[in-house]
Amino acid sequence: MRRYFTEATKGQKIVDIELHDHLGKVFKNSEQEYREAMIGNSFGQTERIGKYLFAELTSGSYLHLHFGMTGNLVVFRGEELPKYTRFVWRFESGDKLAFTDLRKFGVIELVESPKAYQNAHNLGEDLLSIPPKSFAQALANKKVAIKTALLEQKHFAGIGNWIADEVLFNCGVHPKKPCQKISLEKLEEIAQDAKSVVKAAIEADTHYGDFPEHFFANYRKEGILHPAHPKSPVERMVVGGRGTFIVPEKQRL
DNA sequence: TTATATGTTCGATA
DNA sequence: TTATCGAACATATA
Repeated sequence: MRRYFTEATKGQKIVDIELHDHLGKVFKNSEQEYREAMIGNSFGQTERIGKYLFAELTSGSYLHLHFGMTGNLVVFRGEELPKYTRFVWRFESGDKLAFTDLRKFGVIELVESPKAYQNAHNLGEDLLSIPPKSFAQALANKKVAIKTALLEQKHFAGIGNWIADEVLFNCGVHPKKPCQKISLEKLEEIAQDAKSVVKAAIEADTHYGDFPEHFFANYRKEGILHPAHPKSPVERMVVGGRGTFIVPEKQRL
């Protein structure tokens, strides 16, 4: 998303914006505020902290984007809006960029700076930059289920629902296992694995169809048989309010 | 009709 | 006070 946004906005002067979410909570600012911050300006550096994207504006402030579960970016030129368009940037070149979001869990918001946002929202540092030892230390002695802890964005940011399942499968850890019952060594292993999963997913542009064949995400469905575990069909449960898939034979409590 | 889905927040409860 | 839990949000699809 960051790469797409950066590519789409590079050197582009914003001449107009459109809001298309009448009641939604996608917008955190008034149309007036968006206009003042963006029109006549362009985007500079972009920064990502986990699932939170920040783009610097030449006006000095930052635009923060979060894609929720169904948010997306679409470059287009014609008159017809992409489906579920919530926000449009129109550039001097004639290019347009749409923020689409079916479920409207996404966020488009003007903020002072990524740092300020991170502090105000108790957001951890990005998963890819946290040392595995710090990762392990952050979870050690917690009573919560490991999966729930992985999904919190305050210790380190970037792990979402399918990635948590992917990592716990790889490491052979049951998602309901309390953090405090997992050794520091194992937690470090989880950290390492999480990083490599995120890197591989980014390599594939986080496009499901392009994930490596061996990814557990490809078998993340109740009753499916993972090739390495032909006798232990994938089981579904709920952990931390989220659908969770495991191979029982490999992930025991 | 019911359950589920790449996520976060907020009020209630422990 | 702090940690944890669960509902809520909005919409489509199976």
